Amino acid sequence: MKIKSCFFCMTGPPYANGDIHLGHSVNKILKDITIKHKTLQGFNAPFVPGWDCHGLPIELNVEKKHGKNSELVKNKEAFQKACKEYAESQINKQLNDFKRLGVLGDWENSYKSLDPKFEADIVRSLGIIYSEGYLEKGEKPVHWCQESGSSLAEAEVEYIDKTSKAIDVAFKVDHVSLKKLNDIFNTEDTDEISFVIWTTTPWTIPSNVAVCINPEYKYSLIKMKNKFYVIAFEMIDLCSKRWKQKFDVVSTIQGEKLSDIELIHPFLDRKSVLLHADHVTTEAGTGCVHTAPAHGMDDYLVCKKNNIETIHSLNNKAFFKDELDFIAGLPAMKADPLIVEKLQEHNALINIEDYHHSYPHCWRRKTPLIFTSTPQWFISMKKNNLIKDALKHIKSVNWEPSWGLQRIESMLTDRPDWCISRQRNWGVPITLVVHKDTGEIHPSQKDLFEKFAQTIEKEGISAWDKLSLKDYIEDHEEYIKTSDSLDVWFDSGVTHYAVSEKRFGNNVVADLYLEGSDQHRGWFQSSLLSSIAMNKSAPYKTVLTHGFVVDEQGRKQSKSLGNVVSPQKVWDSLGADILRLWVASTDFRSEMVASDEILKRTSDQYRRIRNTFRFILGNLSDFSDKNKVKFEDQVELDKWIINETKILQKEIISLYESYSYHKAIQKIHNFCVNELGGIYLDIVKDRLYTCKDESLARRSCQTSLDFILNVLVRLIAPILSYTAEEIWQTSNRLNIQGGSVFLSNFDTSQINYESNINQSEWKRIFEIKDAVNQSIEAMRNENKIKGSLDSVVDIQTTSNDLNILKKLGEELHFLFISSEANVNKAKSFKIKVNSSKNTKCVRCWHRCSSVGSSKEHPELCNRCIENVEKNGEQRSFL
RNA sequence: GGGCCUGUAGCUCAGUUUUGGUUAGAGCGUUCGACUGAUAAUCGAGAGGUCGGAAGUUCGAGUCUUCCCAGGCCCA
Repeated sequence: MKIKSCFFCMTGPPYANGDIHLGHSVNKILKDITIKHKTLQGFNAPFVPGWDCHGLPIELNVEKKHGKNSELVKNKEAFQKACKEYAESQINKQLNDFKRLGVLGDWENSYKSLDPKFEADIVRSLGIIYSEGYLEKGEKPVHWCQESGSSLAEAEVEYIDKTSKAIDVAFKVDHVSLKKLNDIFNTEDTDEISFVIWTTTPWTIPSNVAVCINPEYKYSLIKMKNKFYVIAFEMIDLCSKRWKQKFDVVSTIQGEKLSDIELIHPFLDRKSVLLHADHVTTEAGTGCVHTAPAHGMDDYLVCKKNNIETIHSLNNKAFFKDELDFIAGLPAMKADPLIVEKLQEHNALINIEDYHHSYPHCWRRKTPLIFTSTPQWFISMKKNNLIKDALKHIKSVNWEPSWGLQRIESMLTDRPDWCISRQRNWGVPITLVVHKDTGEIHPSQKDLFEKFAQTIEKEGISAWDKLSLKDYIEDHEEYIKTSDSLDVWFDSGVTHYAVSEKRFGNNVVADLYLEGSDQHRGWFQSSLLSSIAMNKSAPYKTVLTHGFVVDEQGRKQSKSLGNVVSPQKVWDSLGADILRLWVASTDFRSEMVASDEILKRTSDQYRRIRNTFRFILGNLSDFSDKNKVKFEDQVELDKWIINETKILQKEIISLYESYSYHKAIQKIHNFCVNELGGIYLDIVKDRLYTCKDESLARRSCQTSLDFILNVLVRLIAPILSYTAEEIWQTSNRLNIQGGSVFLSNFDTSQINYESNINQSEWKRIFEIKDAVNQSIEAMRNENKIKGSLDSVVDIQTTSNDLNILKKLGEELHFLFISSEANVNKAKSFKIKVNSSKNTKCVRCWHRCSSVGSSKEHPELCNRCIENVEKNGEQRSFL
């Protein structure tokens, strides 16, 4: 038995929430076409579907279902159980819909990130990444609800109008920098200059460590009440208005020049450095931005980039620390008035006013949130050169389309460390054991990952909260378990380990990852980074991306625009194969347009292909293997179409191979229309209907039809799966070969094409047929004839054409489907069509002078009498 | 606002890179006609395009350059 080589397409898990939409369908169908094509090519191409099951959206749905403040939501274990049940119900729904698309896969053994086995493998993956030294402790600002003492995700934040105190605060320039600044502004020596910042959160001033300016703006030195200040040139009018002050502009320079300058905190004994940042805008404020990395994402990122340490004024419950005596113990916002007072005392407050804005609030309690940094776990991009290795490895991956490389490259280049911590309940726990005082990770953490994994594999993720450290370590009293859960991107990111490697063996690298182009930031990246960290190699050989579904105006589909095409509706009304055909006939590399008209056109295209099969099947009803005619004995036209079909197959396989499905199906369709409908099937009807059943003329034709059927049914199978399988089951010519078209392979064996009419001669013959068609049409328009069989065709042409056409001899008229055809030598090409004077034979519909010459068959021509009464006519060419 | 991508007949797509070069092609739809032995089919013929817009390079631009417009994905 032939050992099949393997083609493995790893599938990204859809999120287990909601009905599948057209985008899901596109993705699954594209994968299915690929896999079926590979299967027909003889590969072992398994498909393991899977689902992404943890994460916030499911939590939110369960909370909504049971009530945000319900007992179930408060009890973590019960909540996790409810989330699991919810996810499973969603999976069942989606699974049925995916099957309805005609997708072949191991649906019984799909992977789910909520399976304890999978969850344990996620823990193991993190264990490997930790062992390889990529894990790092850090911190990051998050939305924090002071009342509940917990962090909130973006989706749990509600923006509500609020009135805050907006203050303008002066930050004095340090005396060392002062001289420099005077030089920069080219001014007389001044003894004091301040940068002015504007903020709506006075309570964050104690955490200030920097002031940011935008190097692309101009900055001005202004003089106000004999004091000097720096603000952005563009903000002068606004500030003047806000502060209700007139001031002089002393000097203006490009922001870029302002570097290596240190400021002094208005009331704390601390430096504040001047930084360049492009998040600084001129929408509001002064063009100089107060920067507290503990309380702003931009602030945090810019400080991280400049290696400036975060200073925390708040403790881990978000109350002010004791060292700030005047506000010690206060919750963040309560400190606002005291801080304003303090600023006034230090002559640092330039202005204060009420400011109305939309502000984040807790969606449960409707109270204002603060933004504050909390400890988090990261996968470091720099440590161990993870990002460098990733950038190196992506170069040897085949990106399709090719710009995918550039895209992921630029995204990787400026990506921050991967924050894998989430303060959530429905997710795989970060099973770290840290020292209760120092926060140091336990020395035997490497081994603990595997031990915890084994427990979770038996009992699920809830085990983490229940397990007691004394069962795992000796010095358990000194240590605590961390409570963060893992970013869900980590779950799906490690499918190369939890699925590929676990099911198909070590060192399996997927041949293909095929997802929407948004995954350059998502799954392609999370998979790449975790795989590099774990295996030092990329998890894929080829990455193929498809675009998003849009409406006929090119707009994205959205409920509010009302332009959503539902896949359920399409398969209910038109059938799943129409949906598959739409996917296949659209160039998926850019946006994919779906609309009623397009689906209608798709159905038209489908019907032509289906009717072609219907005709072929109908004419093979009395045909079996014993009737097959040897290739060398076949009528020339029948040899020609076999050759054409072979050529088509080769082209289509190559188009499938390069994922050019839209070109493949277009070519198949054109073949049905042109080569088959317009030429072969039309010409061959005469033989099929009028020659003797058992005659070589008819059997030769059926042999070709049988060949076409076998090739075409396989060529359409990856795309029109339902139709191909229906054809296979219906046709006795096919179902004797095996249980399903998907268990068959392409026949790529060569034929020895020998003929006395070569390909270029055939090409010329059909060009002449086109010309004759036009002449016949002209006669029709003059009402001289009706059908083509009413005509007599006379061709005058040069010797070259003459030699070709003469080869067809007496059979030439079958080419034109005319009653007679003659060809004569002349200096130029000319076609004359006349109306036949002869009587129509009722059997073959040709007009022939022999009709009426027989007494037994007064309505038949001689040819038909031969076919009815005698041995049957001989046909060699057409 | 930034990065990447897309824009050719009513619709789906060729043609654009390696190589700028006759009148920009195909199928569907549409119009007209034929057939009634693929018939909720099939055959034949016709109409339909300032190649998103503008400028430039060139003897010559759908193709190269710049800018603009519309839209998509990912960020801010």
